[in-house]
Amino acid sequence: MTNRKQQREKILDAAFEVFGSKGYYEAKMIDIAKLAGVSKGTLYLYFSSKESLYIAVNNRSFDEFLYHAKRRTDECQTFHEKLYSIAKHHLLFFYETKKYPDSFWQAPHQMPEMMGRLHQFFEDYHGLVAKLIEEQKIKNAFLHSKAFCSMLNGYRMDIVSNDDITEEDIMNYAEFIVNLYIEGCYFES
Amino acid sequence: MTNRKQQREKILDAAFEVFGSKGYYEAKMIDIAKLAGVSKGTLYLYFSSKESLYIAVNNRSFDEFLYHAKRRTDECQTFHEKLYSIAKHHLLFFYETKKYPDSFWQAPHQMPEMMGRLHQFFEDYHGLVAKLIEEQKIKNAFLHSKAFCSMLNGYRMDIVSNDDITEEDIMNYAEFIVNLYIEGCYFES
Amino acid sequence: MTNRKQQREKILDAAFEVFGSKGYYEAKMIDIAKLAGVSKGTLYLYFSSKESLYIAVNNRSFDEFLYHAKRRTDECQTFHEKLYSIAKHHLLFFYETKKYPDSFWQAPHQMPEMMGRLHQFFEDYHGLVAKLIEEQKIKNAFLHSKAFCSMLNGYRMDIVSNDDITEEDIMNYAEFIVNLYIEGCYFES
Amino acid sequence: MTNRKQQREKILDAAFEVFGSKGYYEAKMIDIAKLAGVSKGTLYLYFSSKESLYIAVNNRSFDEFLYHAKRRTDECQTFHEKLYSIAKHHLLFFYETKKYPDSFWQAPHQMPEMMGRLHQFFEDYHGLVAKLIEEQKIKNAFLHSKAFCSMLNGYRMDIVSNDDITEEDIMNYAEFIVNLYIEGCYFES
DNA sequence: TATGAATGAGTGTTCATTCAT
DNA sequence: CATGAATGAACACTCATTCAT
Repeated sequence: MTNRKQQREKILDAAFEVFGSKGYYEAKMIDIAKLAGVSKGTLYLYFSSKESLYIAVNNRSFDEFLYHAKRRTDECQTFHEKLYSIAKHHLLFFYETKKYPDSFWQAPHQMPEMMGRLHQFFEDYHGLVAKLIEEQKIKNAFLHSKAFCSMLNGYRMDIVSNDDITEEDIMNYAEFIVNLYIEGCYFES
Repeated sequence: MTNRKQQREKILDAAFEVFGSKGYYEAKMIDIAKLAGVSKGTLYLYFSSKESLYIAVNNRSFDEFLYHAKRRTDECQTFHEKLYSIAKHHLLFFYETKKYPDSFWQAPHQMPEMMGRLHQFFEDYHGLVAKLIEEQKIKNAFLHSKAFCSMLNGYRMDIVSNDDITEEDIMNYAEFIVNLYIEGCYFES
Repeated sequence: MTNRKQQREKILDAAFEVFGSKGYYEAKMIDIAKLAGVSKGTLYLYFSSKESLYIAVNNRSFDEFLYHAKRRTDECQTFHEKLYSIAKHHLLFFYETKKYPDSFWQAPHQMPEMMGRLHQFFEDYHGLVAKLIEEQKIKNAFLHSKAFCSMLNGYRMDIVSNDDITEEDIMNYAEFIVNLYIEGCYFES
Repeated sequence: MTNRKQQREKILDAAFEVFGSKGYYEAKMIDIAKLAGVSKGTLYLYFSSKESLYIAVNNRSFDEFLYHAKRRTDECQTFHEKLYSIAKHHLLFFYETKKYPDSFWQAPHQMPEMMGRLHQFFEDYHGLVAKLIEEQKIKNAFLHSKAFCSMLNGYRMDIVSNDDITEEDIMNYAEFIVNLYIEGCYFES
């Protein structure tokens, strides 16, 4: 029944919000239930434990993130454009989820399954970017990819904590990072 | 009494290990006490709460990190050397604390004081690096600084989870990132 | 409709197995439903609660047990034969239900109705045996009856937990107890 | 410190009462704590779980029961006297703990450690009685022992549920069972 | 009649913190 | 100063029961 799917999504949405804004440990199952408009027991009809719900939430986000990242780069032509689309997508994700600063990209180290999944996500994401870089005949594409993505990550704290940042600022950031990556630190001189 | 100072340090050392390896929430006060060789009650003679102990641990690490970062760059002459010293120091810190993967650089968002202190640390650290960059007449030095430091952060997961990485690999990473930052992605071609 | 009767029996059979092997508290309604091949809701169409299902299961077992006990003694002639048929029947019941070691003969004291029913069962059973004893002009037949039946009960744990026991061993046990009861402890000398 | 021992005993006493009157599953840790005059948390300073508390309670009872059973038979001379002392002790135990009808002699089958301990208790108890019987050159002393003890068990329900029973009745019961065991069913004729 | 999704009261257990010694 | 026994609030999870379909 499609209803079951909908219910599951409703719970995942609520869990995304609560986990995202409070972090795993401060998030309470009862809060997720209330936000989803269901009872505590219902949560356990769809997910076997708090941990597995957390993992499911993250998995969904990972998949979505990668799906859109890929789709958008595919629509671009030049190397610069492709990197720019990655950067925009990455930073906009932070921007759009700024209310949920604890949403993934980090995981309790005591949760092996989650850590594994997180690694895999980064592997996939970096692999995606590495492919673009390889096409430029650049060596060590994976190292490059990590460096590039990490620069993007570095702006998360700004985006999350600075209320004045606009979508336009995000675009400028993205442009800046792409240029810096391609041309090196003297590019604006 | 210097004894009091020593006791405090012993507790901070233990707390660093336990918080660092388990994360804030999985770390138990009793474990810290045991590792420090004192009783649970004693912890509260030196720190008013788990949270304040956590903050103290991080503060000490921040200060130490910044102190050494500054000292080492001061010993260097060229821009390249200075950046390299930052990179080495940063990555070696990850390398030397790989047993404590949860040690700071991230904080529970529900802990405002800690978040503030974390912001300040990054501000200070980025400021330090920004000064080096500014000396090169590069504009937006703070943005550059964030980008540079973020690239370094990006290798943390590798360093922490890959047991085969040697100190030599760390040096190569550092060299790589400095070159990438200065010359841009085509630097090896 | 006979179908309703059949369904009820199917549920009672399943409940006998589950209550018998797990005990009242560890038995779950969902397990009973699954084993009976019906839904959880259906259970409540036939029995108003877990407790009443439990009582129904026990009642059925009590009735069956007494019915056969009576039938078999009626077929015997001598006192010895009659006691032997009781003993065999009693021990064989333990033997045949050894997979369900929690099946009744004991009840949660917090379940007054069940306790009452259990008392009644013992009253009936002891009454049955007491009648045989009275025919021998033995005084205090009810006391005798309790003593005799209790000896049989005492072998339950052996029968349930010892996998090597055969049906032949059961017969020997029965014979032993009858002799002991009739002749006293020196009967084999 | 002796205080720790006292506290432990206080908790065991409370647990004996609560487990004994409600049974394992209906007994609540909070009730035990209240009766012991401590907090719920304190229970866990002395026993790691509800189950281990339950086992500890039973172990204490087993040990005490066996200790006194042995001591009393040792004081007797003749076979009849020894059996009588066993019977009195056994039935008086039921009489004195009639307020705690769920107190041991039975255990949740889902609790392997407890079941094992229960088996061992019976082994020990039957062994004790078997030794007395063996001294009479009676064969299969262990079988006899089980039969004898089981007869005693059989009066538990009467003792527990019949408020009119006096200590004198208990003595008569004991005498009756010993005679029945030694002389067989026709002993009063 | 039959289903099974939904409920929510109930409980064992943990652990930061306190305080009498 | 130092201890560690005691506290009790807090929370994940279970499961008998209900009821809309």
